[in-house]
Amino acid sequence: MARRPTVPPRSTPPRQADAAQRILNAAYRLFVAHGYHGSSMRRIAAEAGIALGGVYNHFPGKRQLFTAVFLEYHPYRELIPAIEAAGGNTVEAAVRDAAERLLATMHGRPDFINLMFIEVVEMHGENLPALFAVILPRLSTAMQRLTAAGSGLRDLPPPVFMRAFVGMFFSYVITEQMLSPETLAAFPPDTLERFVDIFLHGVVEDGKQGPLPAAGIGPQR
Amino acid sequence: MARRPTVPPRSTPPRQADAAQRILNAAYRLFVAHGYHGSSMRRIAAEAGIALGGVYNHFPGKRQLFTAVFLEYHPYRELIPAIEAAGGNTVEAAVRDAAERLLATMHGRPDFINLMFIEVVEMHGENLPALFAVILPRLSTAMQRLTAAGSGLRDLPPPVFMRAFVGMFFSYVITEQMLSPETLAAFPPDTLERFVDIFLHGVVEDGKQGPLPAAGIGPQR
DNA sequence: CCTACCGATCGGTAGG
DNA sequence: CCTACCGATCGGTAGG
Repeated sequence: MARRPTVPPRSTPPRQADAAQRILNAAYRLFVAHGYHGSSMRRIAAEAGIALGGVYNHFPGKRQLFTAVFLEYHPYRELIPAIEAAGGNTVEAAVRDAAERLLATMHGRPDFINLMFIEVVEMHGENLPALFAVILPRLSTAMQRLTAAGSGLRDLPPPVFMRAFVGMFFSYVITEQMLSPETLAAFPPDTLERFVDIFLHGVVEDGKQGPLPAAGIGPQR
Repeated sequence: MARRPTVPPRSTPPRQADAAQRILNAAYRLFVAHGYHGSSMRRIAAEAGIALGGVYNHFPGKRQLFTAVFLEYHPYRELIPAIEAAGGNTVEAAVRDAAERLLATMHGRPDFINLMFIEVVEMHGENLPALFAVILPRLSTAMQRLTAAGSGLRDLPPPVFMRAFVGMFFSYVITEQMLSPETLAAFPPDTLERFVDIFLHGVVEDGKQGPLPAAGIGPQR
């Protein structure tokens, strides 16, 4: 019964972090390593330092546990601020800055891709609407601010611009994760900058491009 | 013992297709629907119309069965020819034609993405080197032919050009699969053409681009 | 190619 | 929050 002055009174002494947090973290690590069906509740409980039955005091079932992991560990919480923090005197500079910041953020979360894959394949995308409902409005606002920094942009629907930028970035990240080190050695170290450059200016030399697909021209049903 | 003239003599009458083929097909359908750990050998056997034990006469184990499915059902067998069949009078036209042909091919195989996801997450990418060893040389040759159709291309390392083109295309396909119909309604019907157009000419208006990141400028270690 | 079986493990719950 | 248990199912194999 010795007094421990610096410890605030608690009804139950918490071991390390909150049990729910430890479960979430263990589940996250196992899910991204082995997938949803490849991770058992028993193993998750063990890695969280808790008995199997105890997990069900915090989460009603395995599916709900994954949903919680997906929404709490999805890196959009870091990626959106990265875009919001980007800026520059021209649209070009702002786009380049955003890509750099996104890459730096993603390099701390290489397992994010796995989280998305599990969601799409094993959960059949049931959590995607909830995720995009949070992401898309914020992303849209951030992109608008980024591209409003100057004129000089071709006339594109903002959703298309946004989707193309996000696609360009993630296609770089995903291929970087999938290709072997030997294959990646064939790429220059500034490949991301070149991706951004293609996004900004294209692969065709200036003044050489053919007719733009204006409205009324081309396949149109 | 009635004579059946049109049936060639066989030691064992094959029910429908070859048993190995039926197993492969059942495994493919189940894997892409529920993932690797979410598909049992029992269920695969049942869907193939065979007893569990019979599967092991054709495949030594579950992992090897997935490997066989992955390599035999991967749509690169259709995607590469689609690129090889593309052409045009200018690089622009050839790139547009390739994208169109790829999209038409992919629309017949919407589950291909799942196959790749399972490979990356649940199989830890162990079959990727074998796959890329087959794909990359053929893809490289096809892209070279495509871009040799005319000049007018900016000076880019061919692997970067190839990776950016493939990334542009698949980022379109994957987002098309992940976004909800309501979200997709915000995009114009010619969004793929616009993706290709950004790939060709960029998002920045002509004559407005800033200094290109020439060698010697920018972060370089 | 099937039947019958192996030990192991699954998600989940009762009861305390 | 744990112990002990439920029925179901897992990948794989023996033996024919």
